[in-house]
Amino acid sequence: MKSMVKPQHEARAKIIKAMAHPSRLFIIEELSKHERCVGELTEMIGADASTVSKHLSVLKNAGLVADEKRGNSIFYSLRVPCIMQFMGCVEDVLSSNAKQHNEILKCCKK
Amino acid sequence: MKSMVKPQHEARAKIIKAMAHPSRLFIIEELSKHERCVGELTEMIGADASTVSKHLSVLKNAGLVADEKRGNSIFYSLRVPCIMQFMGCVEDVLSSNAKQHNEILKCCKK
DNA sequence: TGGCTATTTGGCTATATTGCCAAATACCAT
DNA sequence: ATGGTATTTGGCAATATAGCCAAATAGCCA
Repeated sequence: MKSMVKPQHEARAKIIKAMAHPSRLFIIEELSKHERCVGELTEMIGADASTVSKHLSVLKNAGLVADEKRGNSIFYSLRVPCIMQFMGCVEDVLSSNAKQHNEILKCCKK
Repeated sequence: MKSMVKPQHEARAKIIKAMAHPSRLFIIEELSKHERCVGELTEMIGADASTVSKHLSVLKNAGLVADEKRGNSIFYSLRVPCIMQFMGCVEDVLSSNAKQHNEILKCCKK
């Protein structure tokens, strides 16, 4: 049978891959509260400005953030607020993993 | 200032990274309907069985799927149904990107 | 204009991911 | 035990990603 992995899955994977980095998740979270310029995010993340700039361009390419030049700075904002709702689900996974991990420990101690 | 990218962001990124591949998204979608064994998924994806097995182990390591041996096969199932709700949000991003892309085309044609 | 600040780009190295093949393992049935 | 089916593991080559530095660019302001 021909592969059932469609262009749709590729497109979705690109979006999700853009989110799949600690600094980029931080940026998404931060922008969900506030718009921010590159300098502010760089300060908060504590990496080289060029690194942060590249993370932002990944997010922008994926269509997750928008940028707007104002005065001397470029302000980034989150284009898709629904992303943050997803974090609740990710936390569910994490706590479910932690629970399972504990059960394994308990079982071994016996 | 110290970095505000916390272990929490690393943990979340690991989960999200596990989702960030076309074949793995397909598997997640498929398992959200059905439990499936490796052979079935391999047939549907059309890649080497070892490749699919590795994708499944990525998903399992992230805590996204569970496996259960039954008879001669190992059946995988989705542990966290809320993931599928997120796909709606991803589709929003995609259609919003498409819309924006059209506007750019329209503007250039003028 | 010339200097300043903010941001991006290019180049490079280190590291991670992907996917195939071949081989190992697990386990069911004869 | 032996053969057969299902799945995983190890190894390898190709590709992609991350992060730093240095340099380029953009635009404000004196």
